[in-house]
Amino acid sequence: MAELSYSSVGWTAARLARHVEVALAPLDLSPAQYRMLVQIARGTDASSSLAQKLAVSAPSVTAVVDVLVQRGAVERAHSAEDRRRIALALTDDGRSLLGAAEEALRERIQAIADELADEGLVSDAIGALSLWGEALDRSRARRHGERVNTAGPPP
Amino acid sequence: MAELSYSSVGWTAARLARHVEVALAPLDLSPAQYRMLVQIARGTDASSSLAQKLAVSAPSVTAVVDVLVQRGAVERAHSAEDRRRIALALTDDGRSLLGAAEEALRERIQAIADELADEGLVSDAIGALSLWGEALDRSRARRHGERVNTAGPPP
DNA sequence: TATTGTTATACTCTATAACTATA
DNA sequence: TATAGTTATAGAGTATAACAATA
Repeated sequence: MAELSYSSVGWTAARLARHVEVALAPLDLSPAQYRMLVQIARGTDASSSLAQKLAVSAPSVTAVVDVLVQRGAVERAHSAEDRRRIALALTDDGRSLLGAAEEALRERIQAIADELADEGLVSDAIGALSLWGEALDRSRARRHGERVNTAGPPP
Repeated sequence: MAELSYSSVGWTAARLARHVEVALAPLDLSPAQYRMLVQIARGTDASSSLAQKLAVSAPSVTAVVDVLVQRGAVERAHSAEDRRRIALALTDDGRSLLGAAEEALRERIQAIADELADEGLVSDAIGALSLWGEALDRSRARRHGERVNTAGPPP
């Protein structure tokens, strides 16, 4: 007999997390590097705010960016106005690496969803990820005191 | 204006992965340790099959179990029949640690979902995780040639 | 003084390759 | 020989504490 289907929300999230690692591994990319690429691609300012957005320490940002710079995916440049700040930008290689990562993740996640019984459930599952994306955006906005685009101004 | 809402499925999954790490950190537990506890709690046989189920190498299993044993959460015992095999079991401390981990994850994930606009969407999001749990079960079953409990025998 | 980012250090997870013990 | 598990080794991510450079 197969195992009893045990599925706490935590277990499901933790399993998905491992699938992310495995999907990115062939690109020689860690989840931390992938998240960093995404944030830099979004034009995020500088190291300090990256640490906050990625929920990691400042030295972690340095370490992850170091590897990406060494690989030629990211470039550092001292800001002219405030020489303490270091602007980060993707190189062309970085952009194509990010594109490959997105595709690898999309494929793996789609393949998992495709195991569901019918196409309706598959769309439900994929659609729910957008819902989670929105929830994550709002959660981050609350933590950082930012504003969410779909919400009106606070009272 | 807030950032454009960018939400590839990969990005969403990778962000959730980081939330799992952060939720477990106060318990001094890594996602890898959590996944191992869950598998051992389910009575999984031995090291080799754990590696397959967790999609990691055999030495990784050794390393993760080492830490859990040192912490008193897991016990190793040589099998009597085949002395190469090592049976793994949770201690009482391990069980309560796992319980605390489940609760920490549940709380964090629920808090994220609660950011959604209305209760209907919140239930949708939480419900969808069960769907993903099922998809993950089926996906694993296919990879390992096992049988899924809801499916009949193959033709 | 305060802020930005890095260096120093230590620990865990990961993998591959080589090894030991058992079958 | 083959299998189960560990040891050896190396690289990456993480954190805290201490430091450098700039404001």
